[in-house]
Amino acid sequence: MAYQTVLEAITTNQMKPGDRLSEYMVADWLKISRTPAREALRRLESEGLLASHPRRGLVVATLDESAIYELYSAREVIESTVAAMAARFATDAQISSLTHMVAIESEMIETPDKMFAHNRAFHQLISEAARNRYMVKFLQAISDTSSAFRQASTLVSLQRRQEVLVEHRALVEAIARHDEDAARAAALQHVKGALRARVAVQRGEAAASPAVTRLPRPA
Amino acid sequence: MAYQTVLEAITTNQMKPGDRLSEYMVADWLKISRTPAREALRRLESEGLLASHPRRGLVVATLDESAIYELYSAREVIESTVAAMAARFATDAQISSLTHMVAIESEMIETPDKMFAHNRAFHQLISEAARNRYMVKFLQAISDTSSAFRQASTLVSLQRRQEVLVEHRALVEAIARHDEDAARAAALQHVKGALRARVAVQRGEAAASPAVTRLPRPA
DNA sequence: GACAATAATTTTGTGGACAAAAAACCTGTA
DNA sequence: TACAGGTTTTTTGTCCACAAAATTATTGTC
Repeated sequence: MAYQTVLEAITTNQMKPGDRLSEYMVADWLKISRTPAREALRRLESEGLLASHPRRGLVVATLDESAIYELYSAREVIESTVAAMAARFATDAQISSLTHMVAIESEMIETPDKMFAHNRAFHQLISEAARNRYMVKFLQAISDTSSAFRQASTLVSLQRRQEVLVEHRALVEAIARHDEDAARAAALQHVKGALRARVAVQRGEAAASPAVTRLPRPA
Repeated sequence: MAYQTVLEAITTNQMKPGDRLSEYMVADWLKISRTPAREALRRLESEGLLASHPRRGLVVATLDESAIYELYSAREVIESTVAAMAARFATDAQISSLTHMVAIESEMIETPDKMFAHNRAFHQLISEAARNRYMVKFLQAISDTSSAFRQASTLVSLQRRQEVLVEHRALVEAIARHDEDAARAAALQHVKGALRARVAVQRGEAAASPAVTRLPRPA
C-alpha cells in the first residue's frame, strides 16, 4: 500500500524533515493515481509524521528538541499508567505469557532484528493486559511517531539491549505481583532509559554529520 | 464541510449507534460526490466515532459501559497530568487570563450555551499552558469522543454548572500558585464530577426511553 | 533596483466512470 | 427445511478530468 511505502521513505530518511510532498509527486513516484496517494498523505498527516506547514503545504515533520522532550514526557505518563493498569488487570494467562517472553528474550540479545520484533510483541501484550483501549491507542500513537523518526530505534546498541532486558524483567515481575506502583516505577525507568539511549544515538549522529544541513528559513 | 454535517448527525443522535454508513449513502444524502464523503468517513473513523465493524462495514460507534469506564479512566490520567503541567509552565499572562475567565464564568450560569463555549475556551487555555502538544492532542481526542456522544453534554443541569464553577476556581487557584499536586487533584475532582453528572444524565435517559431498542445480534 | 499588479504554473478539491471485491440474495437439491 | 452453488447487488478502490484556489514567476512602473 501507498501508505507503507511513503512511511518507509520517511523512516529511512530518504525524505528529510522539511521536504515538501504533493499528492502529484507521490502519485507520480509510486505510479498510482492521486486518490490513493492523497489518502496516504492524509493519514500520515493525522499521525503527525507530516505537518501541514502554512504557505508551504505538506512537509515531513521535524522532531525538534522541544518536541522530543514533550514526546518523552508524554510517554512517561502514558506508558507508566498503562503498566500500572496492566498490573491491576492482567489475567494469569497473560502473566504467564509475559513471563515466558522475558525468559526467552535473553536468547535474542545478539540479534537486534529479532529483539525488535519481540519487543513489539511484548509491549503489545502489556497493552492488552491494561484493558483500556484509549490509553493503548495513545501509547500506540506515541511509539509510532517515536520510532518513525529513527528507524534503527535505540536497540542498535548491545548495551542498550542488555539494559532493556533488565528493565523488562522488573516490569513483568511487578505485573505478576499485581503491584501497580512497582509496575509504574519500572515502566518509568524503562522510558527514561530509552530517552538516554536516544540522546546518545542522536549525539553520535550529530557528531558524524555536518552541524547545519540547511539555513534557517526566514519568517 | 461534509465532515461537520455527518458529525452533527451523529452527535444529535439522528444516527443511532450501530447504524451503517456507506460512502454512497452519505454522498447521496449530502448531494456531493463520493470523494469528499469518503474523506469525512475516514476521518470520523480515525477519530473513533465510526467503527469498521468486520462483515458490516462502517457503523456508528457505540460507547458501551466498559468503554465509558475506560474513557473516563483515561481522561482522569490525561486531564490531571495536563493540569499539573499547566501549573508548572503557565506564564503570568496565561494565569491572569485564566483568573479572568473564572471570574466572569459565574455570569453565565443561567445560559448553558455561553457556558459551553466558555468551557471550551477555558480548557483550551489550560492546554496551551501545559506546553505538551502530545498530551494536548490526546486530551482533545478524549473530549471529542466524549462530547460527541451526548450533544447537550452534562452542562444541561444547573446544579452541575454550579459545581463546575467551583471546580474551575480550585483548578485556577492551584495553577496560579504553580502547585502541581493541587492542580492534579483539582482536575481529578473535575473529571470525577463530570462522570457523576454523565451517569446521572444517562440514568435519566434510560428511564425515559424503552429498555431495549434492538435485539442482540447473533454471532 | 524595489514594488505591485498580473499572468502562468502548481496544487488541491471535487465530480463521475469503471473494475474488483464483498455481501446479500436467490434457486435448486437433498 | 437446511444447505450448497451460483448470481445479483452493493460497496469500495482506483483512475482520470475539470475547476477553484494558492503559489510562484513575470512584467511594467516608479
